[in-house]
Amino acid sequence: MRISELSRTSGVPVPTVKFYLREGLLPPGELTSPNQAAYGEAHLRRLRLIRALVEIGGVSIAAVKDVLAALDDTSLGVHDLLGSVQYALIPAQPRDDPEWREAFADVNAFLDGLGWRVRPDAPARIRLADVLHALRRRDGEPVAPDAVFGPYVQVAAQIADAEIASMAPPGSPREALAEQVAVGVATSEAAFSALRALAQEDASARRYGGSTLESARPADQ
Amino acid sequence: MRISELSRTSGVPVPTVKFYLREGLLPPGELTSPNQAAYGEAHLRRLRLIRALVEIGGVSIAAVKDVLAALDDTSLGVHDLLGSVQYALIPAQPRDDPEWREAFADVNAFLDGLGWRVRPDAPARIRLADVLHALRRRDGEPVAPDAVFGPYVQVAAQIADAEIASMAPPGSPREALAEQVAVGVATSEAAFSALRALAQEDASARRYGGSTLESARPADQ
DNA sequence: AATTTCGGATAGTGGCACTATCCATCGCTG
DNA sequence: CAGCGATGGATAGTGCCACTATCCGAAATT
Repeated sequence: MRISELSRTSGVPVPTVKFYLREGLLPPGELTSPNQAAYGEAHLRRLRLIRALVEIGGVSIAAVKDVLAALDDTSLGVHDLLGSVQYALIPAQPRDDPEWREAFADVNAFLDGLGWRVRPDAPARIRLADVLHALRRRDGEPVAPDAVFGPYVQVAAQIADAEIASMAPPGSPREALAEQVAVGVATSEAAFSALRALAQEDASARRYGGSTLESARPADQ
Repeated sequence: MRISELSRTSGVPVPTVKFYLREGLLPPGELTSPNQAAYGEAHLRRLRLIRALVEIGGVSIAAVKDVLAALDDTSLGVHDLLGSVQYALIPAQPRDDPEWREAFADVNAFLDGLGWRVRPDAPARIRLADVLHALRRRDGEPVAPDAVFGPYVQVAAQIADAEIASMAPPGSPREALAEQVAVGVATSEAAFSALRALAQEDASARRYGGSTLESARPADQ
């Protein structure tokens, strides 16, 4: 298959495919002549994976590159692969602010208390510190991590367990697992977050009595 | 307080404060002379709110403007306010692709079955359709909404109920509620998503036996 | 033979969130 | 009350990102 067919089948414009080739997200096609190349099923699958990560997961091109590198690195176990996808999905960088450092320390202490096996450099720690820091700036001062995060811990663990359990068992062939993990992490995040928003809207409608506007419910048959 | 103090207290650079003033995210300070203005506590609070939405929620400046407009519109009830924050947090636009439309229709049917009171134009519906569409492109064809989203419904509802219940009761003064809702929606999303990632990492470590790399756990005391 | 398409390279675009520079006051300091 | 840094307001520029457009000479198709 040539580039135009690859483009047509995947729905990605030709210039964008070329861009991905340049960036190394897609391996080059097999050259049949100095200026003619053939692409296969593998290219198509990878292209779809890239789009899923970018469109569903909101992953940056640079981060997609990291994920793909992890995918291709057969020395990585499934656990590391999952980590690399997560880290790509959660861009975060620590700050210098002393107040932030305190929030970060509190978050880490809180997580230690949970006994979870989580890398010390997990970006999600940083995100939690951001949240705690922001809340503290607003509400005078106290705000313990436990008060903010506590209610979520059980539920998060429950969901995460179910998600991991739904993946192929440890012995499965790596190829089958790898992409499933990459797509799974990105999509489950998006799916749950959207469902949660909808459930919140429903709960809010029940508690606060729905919209006060006519125009806000234009076609609510 | 003048602009430099506003900047120092909030940690936002002066040029950025000026930018927000230009964009109408911050109301102008009270002019004490043709080129001298005074800012108050309200400006500081609003500035912090803007930063929380931008940094924690990842909301765009344009969307922040919408949220602030909803906040200032006293004719809006709490429910509508919550909606406007959510809609700002979830940028989404429908597509033309017929396959996508089918996924969208399936999502809507699925949601109808749940009986949730959700606006027909809720962007979260679009996000769900994106997810379903992406999954269908990957896995041959079937993929029912119920299979993908079903496991999350109960949990999402449970979390959302708890979050809404933790907010001030319907009769509370609007001012107190408004910002709480805006910040709450943005931060709880970030917090839960980060916790879920960590729980996933922990579950994956337990199931897949942790990292296969030395370097992946450099300081895992 | 004529037209289309190709791969590859280089350069350009549009959006976004700031950031820098100017300039004529302002107002506190010495 | 002179000097000097800060202020408000306006205009323009920056850096990043994810593409997108154009060009070219060489296939491939018609």
